[in-house]
Amino acid sequence: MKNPIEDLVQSNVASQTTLPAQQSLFNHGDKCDHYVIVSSGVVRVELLSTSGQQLLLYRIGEGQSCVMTTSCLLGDNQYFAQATTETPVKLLLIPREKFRSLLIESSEFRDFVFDGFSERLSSLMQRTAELATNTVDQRLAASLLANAQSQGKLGHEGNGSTVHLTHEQLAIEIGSAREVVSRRLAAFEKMGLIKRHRGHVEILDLDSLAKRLSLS
Amino acid sequence: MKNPIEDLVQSNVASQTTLPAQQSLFNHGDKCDHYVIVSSGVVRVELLSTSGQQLLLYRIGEGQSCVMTTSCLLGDNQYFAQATTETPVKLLLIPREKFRSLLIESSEFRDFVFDGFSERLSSLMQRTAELATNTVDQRLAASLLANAQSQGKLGHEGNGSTVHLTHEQLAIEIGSAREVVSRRLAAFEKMGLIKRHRGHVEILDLDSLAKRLSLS
DNA sequence: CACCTATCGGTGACAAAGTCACGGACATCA
DNA sequence: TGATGTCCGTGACTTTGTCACCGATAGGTG
Repeated sequence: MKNPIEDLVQSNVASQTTLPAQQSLFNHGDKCDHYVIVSSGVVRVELLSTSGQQLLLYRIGEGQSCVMTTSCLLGDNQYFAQATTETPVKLLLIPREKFRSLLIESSEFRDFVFDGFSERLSSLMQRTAELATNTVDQRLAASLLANAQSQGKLGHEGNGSTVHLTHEQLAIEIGSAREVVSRRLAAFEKMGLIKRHRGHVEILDLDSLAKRLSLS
Repeated sequence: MKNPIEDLVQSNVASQTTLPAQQSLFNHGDKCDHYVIVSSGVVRVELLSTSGQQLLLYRIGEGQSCVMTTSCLLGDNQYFAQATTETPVKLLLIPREKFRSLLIESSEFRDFVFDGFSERLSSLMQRTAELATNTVDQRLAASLLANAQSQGKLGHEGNGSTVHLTHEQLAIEIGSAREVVSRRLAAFEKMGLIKRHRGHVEILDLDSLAKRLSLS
């Protein structure tokens, strides 16, 4: 899918920026004056509660734009969450006025914006639904599977994988607490599904882990 | 705020319908082929989990449109929640093709759609945040206050009010379970904040109830 | 009125999840 | 070889959700 944004860069309508990892993009209460597209890297968007705990809303990956930014631009209000780069990131920025006029003039641009918007909104609600209805075990198993990177070492393993996340990170991922993740992982290990290590989790049995998604 | 939709009815672009209360508007998986505006009454939109429990996402009141409908129309995908009328409802409907062309042609219509969209999205995320970070007590107190209808009887009461909701309804409202609501209400009563009745809750002390929003 | 039935609410017992407060293990770097 | 920071394990406790069941009440209907 070729995106119409490339052309905009050529014609100097959109500007480019590069940011290092762990950099703040916007915070709760900030004014929103640019449409943002991530052209490489990953940005995470999370709510920060008054008590300081954070809840991951969604990630923005390559070629995607930010629902909240779009929403704020369209509705003319402020950010009510915060965004941080997880990796080094390249961004395309379009000033708000330009964004508005492009929306009207270019049907290509319009489609790009709305498709992305709608898709992100769906996945956001999807996530909400999962948080509200699935158990910690289910979400944890799902997260492990989603983040599993199969061991490249050729030759000697069937279905082993590794997840390079700390318990803390997994907890944020699934909207729970570190201690809970620790305990559930211990249980998973006792069942022979995984093996715990410092800083990463080794998956021993992908299939059985997948089964935990459905049952209880 | 005059909305541009009125004119559309005159010109037969939008059609009108009336529905009784407790009527289904759309279900998970339905195709979405009309832009919808509620011109009177209230519609509730909720997720239905596999296990049958429901989570209230938001309500659509007079003059408002439905985020999910807008999203589905723009992004061309299906509903992933269900909507039911809470009261008798009057609706304005605009067929999807007409909706798309109006978006392009009329800046007035565009502003109406996007403002509503953005506003609804904000409140949806707001709700998610509150569900995730506030305790049941806080949410319950907030819900009671939000639904309090001051006793119209002139003359003899200071700050009493009544909430005409069952425990079941309150539970859905705050994303909890009936039993929990029952117990917390019992606790509130013991503190002298409310008085329980069948089918409604009498608020005795609005101020103290409001205080429960902040502490613990 | 007497009865039936559906809804509403109360409660005990237990399970799941979150919170608090530690302490220990490991890695990195001066 | 400490010294520090991150990561993880765990006990104790609280909060919330779930299951099962029963009693109370309102609103019909014969």
